[in-house]
Amino acid sequence: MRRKRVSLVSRERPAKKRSAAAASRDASILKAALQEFTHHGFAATRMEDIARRAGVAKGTIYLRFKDKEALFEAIVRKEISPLVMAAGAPLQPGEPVRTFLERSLTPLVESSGRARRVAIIRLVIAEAPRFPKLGELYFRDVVEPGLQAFRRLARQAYDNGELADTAAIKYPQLLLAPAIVGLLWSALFDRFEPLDIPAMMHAHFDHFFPAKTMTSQPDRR
Amino acid sequence: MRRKRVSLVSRERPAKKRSAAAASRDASILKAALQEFTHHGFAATRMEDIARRAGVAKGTIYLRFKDKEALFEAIVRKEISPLVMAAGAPLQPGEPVRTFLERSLTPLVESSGRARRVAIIRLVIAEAPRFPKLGELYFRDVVEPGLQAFRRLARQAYDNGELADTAAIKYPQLLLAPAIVGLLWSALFDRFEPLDIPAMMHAHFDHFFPAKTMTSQPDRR
Amino acid sequence: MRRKRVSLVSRERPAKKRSAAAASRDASILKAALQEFTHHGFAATRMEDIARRAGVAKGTIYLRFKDKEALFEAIVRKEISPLVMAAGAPLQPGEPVRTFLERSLTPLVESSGRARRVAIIRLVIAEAPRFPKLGELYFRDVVEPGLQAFRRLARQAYDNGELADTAAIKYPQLLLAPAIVGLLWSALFDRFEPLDIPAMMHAHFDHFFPAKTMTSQPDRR
Amino acid sequence: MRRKRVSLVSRERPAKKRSAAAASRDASILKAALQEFTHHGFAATRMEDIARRAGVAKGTIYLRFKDKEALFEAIVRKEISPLVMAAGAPLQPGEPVRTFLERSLTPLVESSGRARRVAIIRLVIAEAPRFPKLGELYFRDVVEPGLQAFRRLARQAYDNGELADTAAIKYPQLLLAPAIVGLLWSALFDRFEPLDIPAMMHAHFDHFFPAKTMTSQPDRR
DNA sequence: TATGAATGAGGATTCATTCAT
DNA sequence: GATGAATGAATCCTCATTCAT
Repeated sequence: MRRKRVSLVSRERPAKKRSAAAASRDASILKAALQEFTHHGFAATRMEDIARRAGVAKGTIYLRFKDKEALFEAIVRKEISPLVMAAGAPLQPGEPVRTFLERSLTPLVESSGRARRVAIIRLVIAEAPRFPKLGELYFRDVVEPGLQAFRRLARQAYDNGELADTAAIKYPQLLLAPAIVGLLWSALFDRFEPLDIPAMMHAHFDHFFPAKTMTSQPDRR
Repeated sequence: MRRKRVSLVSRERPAKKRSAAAASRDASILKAALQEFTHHGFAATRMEDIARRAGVAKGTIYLRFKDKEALFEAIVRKEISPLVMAAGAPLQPGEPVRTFLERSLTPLVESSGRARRVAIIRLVIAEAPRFPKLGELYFRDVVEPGLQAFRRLARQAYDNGELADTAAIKYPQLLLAPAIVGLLWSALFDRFEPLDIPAMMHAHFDHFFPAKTMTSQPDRR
Repeated sequence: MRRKRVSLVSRERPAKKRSAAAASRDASILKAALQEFTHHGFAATRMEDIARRAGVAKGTIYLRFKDKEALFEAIVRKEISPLVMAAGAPLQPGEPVRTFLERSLTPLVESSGRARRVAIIRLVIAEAPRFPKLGELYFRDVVEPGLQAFRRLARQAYDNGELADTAAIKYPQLLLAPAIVGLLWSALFDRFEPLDIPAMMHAHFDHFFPAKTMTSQPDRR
Repeated sequence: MRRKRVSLVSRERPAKKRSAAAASRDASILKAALQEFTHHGFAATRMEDIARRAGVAKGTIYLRFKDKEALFEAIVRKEISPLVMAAGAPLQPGEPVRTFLERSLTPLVESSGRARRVAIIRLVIAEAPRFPKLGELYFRDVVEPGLQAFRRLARQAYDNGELADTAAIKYPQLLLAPAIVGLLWSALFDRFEPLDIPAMMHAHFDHFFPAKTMTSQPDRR
């Protein structure tokens, strides 16, 4: 009964030594942990539940992660990378900033990885004060670079006339605020009243970015 | 952390005739509990710490609240009321909606009760999935009424020409998004980079509310 | 089923507030712990076994002692005191030192508290290297004072002619060695070959203390 | 610490034909195990630490020894043999018993193997009650033969006039007591107060062996 | 009513032992 | 044979809850 759940996996690539099986094991632990932490929060999550969900024994987790906290941090780190990369994605040549924003933000709030994204955000909001490291990590690796990226975009938009003022340069958070609120809404209140996040964001940008049809952009100096 | 995850069904003990002393005791328990729950979250908060902070014995808490969950629910209920009332405050006759919004939202994000407000919001974000009743309660008593109030305001603003489109009627969340993001920012990242929330909200409204006639907004520079 | 085993005790002296019951509880915990530690050593002793033997719940032990180590140290401290006092007991006026030695050492190796005494000695021998504090404590509170006491006795015996040389002043350990070896023997090998410790000590002292009947004690200067 | 307390019944695996490499591997495992058991005692010693110290994998130990207990027993057996042999060394023709005693006991308490010797003694004292077989083994293979050897010596000494009484015949333990106490002292208290064991033993024998005739002990100064 | 000592179920972590490679 | 990743029973310690005083 020992190897039962593992046997499907442990043969996968004998060529790559342990690494293939080990990586897959790591991944399933991290995935299971994310789910459990998301459902129950850090303190109320039981290592045993993570292990069961990952299909490994309790002790196995401790082979990879020093303790519950290290596992928690590893999850956040892992989920963070894609965000950072998304934020730094390059503007297509000739593409309006607004188009780029909608194009790159929409996937963040759409189905596929949305739940996972909200999960991380909720975890950070919930646990950051208890784990200062976590807040620091998230700020340094996600928030700060993201903010800079959006500020850069705002500056471009201002320079090419898409934006009429410097608000988004001073407060890049404004560009994202509806997306964030939308994500949180979806996690908390969708069952009571669903929200069309992309549509809301679109409306938001309508206020931000004055209509292009006007030939004259009069008062810029 | 201990007792399995259970749904938020328990109620505060029915109050009969409480002396003033008893009421004050209740208040200090609730205050202490709010602080502890805020710092540590539901699961990681210890009843003993609440008791010590409230200056009562552990057993005393159980005279008033059936268990930890009942206490948690009582706190949320108590903190929710002021929010509801704020959201429903009346528009001064002749006052522009934008002015009203800034006048009524600014205090929410300013020092005095800000920390407490964020605390509750963070608690809801963190614990709602574990306590479905909590999410429901918060939606029914805070979010839904608040949303309706803002939608009403948006309609008035649209009717009287302050707003050029119906975005805020369809998505009243847009009016609040910067305030919410600002509050969360202040709790998580102020130590790394402070944020002037009222100024950000002001900039946000600048996009929402097109300047009507120049003459009618005399003093903006 | 809760209070069952306790009820016999918890009424004892309502006059003395908690102290009587609490002291008795402390005592039974310490007694149980000594027995368990003695049988199994520090590492192999289970807190649950101590609790069961003491007739209390696991958690109760932690109300009095920070952790297993603190409990262990408390035991040693408690058992140490009588030894120290015994070592410092006064010489009766006119009593020969040898008589005093046999009179005061014999009870240490005789039935009543012998097992307990060996238990402590064995624990110290076994665990001291792992708990430097323990060795220090035992040396400072038991060994060093005891050594001084025996050295003082040896000096008296030398001064009044009972001892012919200064060996016991330089090495007071010699006076005790047979008692210690006897105690250890009794714990380890009595079941194979019993040993009459007092008789052995008597023989030992016969070599130490030259017969008194000789009128001349020739060569002392 | 893990597996319940069990009696010391398991045997070392029957050796068939072992290569030199295998024998050396065995030796390094036993050596490493002795060190670890000595430092931490049986229960607190980790198989992994033994393996690391021996430079083999955890699983390798189990190829040679059924389990932790078998390994423990093998160590004791291995360390016991030299002691037995030492005890049985022959008296030089014409050599006084006292001379022989000091000559053969001194190396036991002197530097080279002292630490290892004390280690074994401490282990026996600490673990014998938990491993009755260990006590039996040690008594049968070390204590009992040693005792007989010393008794034989004592009888010789009595017969040839070196000893004036039969105490050492009845209690051969007396001959060894200072050596044993000295060894234990060195392990526990040397850091507080060093002890010259050979000198102490010498003083001890001075009481045991009355100077016969001055002329017959020419060379003592 | 208030207290806080006592309870004991619960959960994090360790480590002897196994077994697929 | 040798390895070391995986297992899961065992054990320390915590803390929500109870109840005698």
